[in-house]
Amino acid sequence: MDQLQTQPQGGSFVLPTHADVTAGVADLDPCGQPGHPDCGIRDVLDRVGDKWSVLVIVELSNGARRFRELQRAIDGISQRMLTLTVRRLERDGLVIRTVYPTVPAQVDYRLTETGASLTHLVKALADWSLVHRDAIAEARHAYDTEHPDNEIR
Amino acid sequence: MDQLQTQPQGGSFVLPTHADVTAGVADLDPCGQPGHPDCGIRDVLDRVGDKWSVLVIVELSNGARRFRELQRAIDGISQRMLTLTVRRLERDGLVIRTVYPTVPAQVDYRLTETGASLTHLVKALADWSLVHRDAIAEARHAYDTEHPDNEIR
DNA sequence: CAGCATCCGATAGGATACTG
DNA sequence: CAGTATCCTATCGGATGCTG
Repeated sequence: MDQLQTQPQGGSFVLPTHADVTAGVADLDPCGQPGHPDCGIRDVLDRVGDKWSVLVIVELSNGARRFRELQRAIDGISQRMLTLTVRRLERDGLVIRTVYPTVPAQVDYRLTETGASLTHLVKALADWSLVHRDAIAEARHAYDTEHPDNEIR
Repeated sequence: MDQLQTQPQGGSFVLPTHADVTAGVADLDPCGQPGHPDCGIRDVLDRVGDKWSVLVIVELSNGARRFRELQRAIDGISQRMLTLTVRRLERDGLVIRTVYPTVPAQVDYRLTETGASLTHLVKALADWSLVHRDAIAEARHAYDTEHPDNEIR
């Protein structure tokens, strides 16, 4: 649903003279063109990026959870969004949904192998957040002080 | 939980296999409650999560870029969104914006140290995407076949 | 319990036109 | 070139009510 490709290449590969400090990073260009929708990064980023997926994955990384357990664990998520989130994760093969024909119904969710492998990255992201949260907050404050009239949030 | 404090970006870089980046993270529960808004993860995730930030970071990881260069490199981004994205990144202290008083105006963007450190994770995410893209596409197709009436995208 | 359906406000984000 | 300013639509996401 995210198809907006217009042209294969726009002639952007100039300036390879990276005398910059980002030495450790190899050429981050897995598919020949960073911004190209079809390189597969967009798909994953969309999933990682949406508001709740990451938190669901995080919670499931600690073991299988039932619907209500997830909702209670993830503070602030509405039932609607939990349903949607968990459905999308299921569709992507990151989560397995199991329905037990009990009364009342009982459903639990657990990560697939693929989903579990994403946990590492998600947690790394969380770690990064923790490490840099202060710096970011500081930077924001400084920016806001310096640009009081700005409306960038 | 508090290691990973300093990124090993002095030359060597964790390979695509993204081994134990999260060695110290056993339970991802940085502030007592995963979904809590105040734990700081949300902020960063929102930034990583939005549609364009990651791609901008990716592009800048290859070196400083001017506005138009960025826009050309990131296929599909509108000038409005590029402006907003790059402003937010600047505000967060991930990107530095430099204006040269030439005519016409010339502005370039480059990653800060903090921004560059994020590149590692983004790279890992990109690698993950590439590794699992087929599996995900397959899972989606299977799901859609099995649930033809479903409207989850 | 585990949803689905519906309404609705908020916001992300594209298109276009104009400016220094 | 590097934006700003509008307008407008699609989607996000919360609240509520109903069902098996």
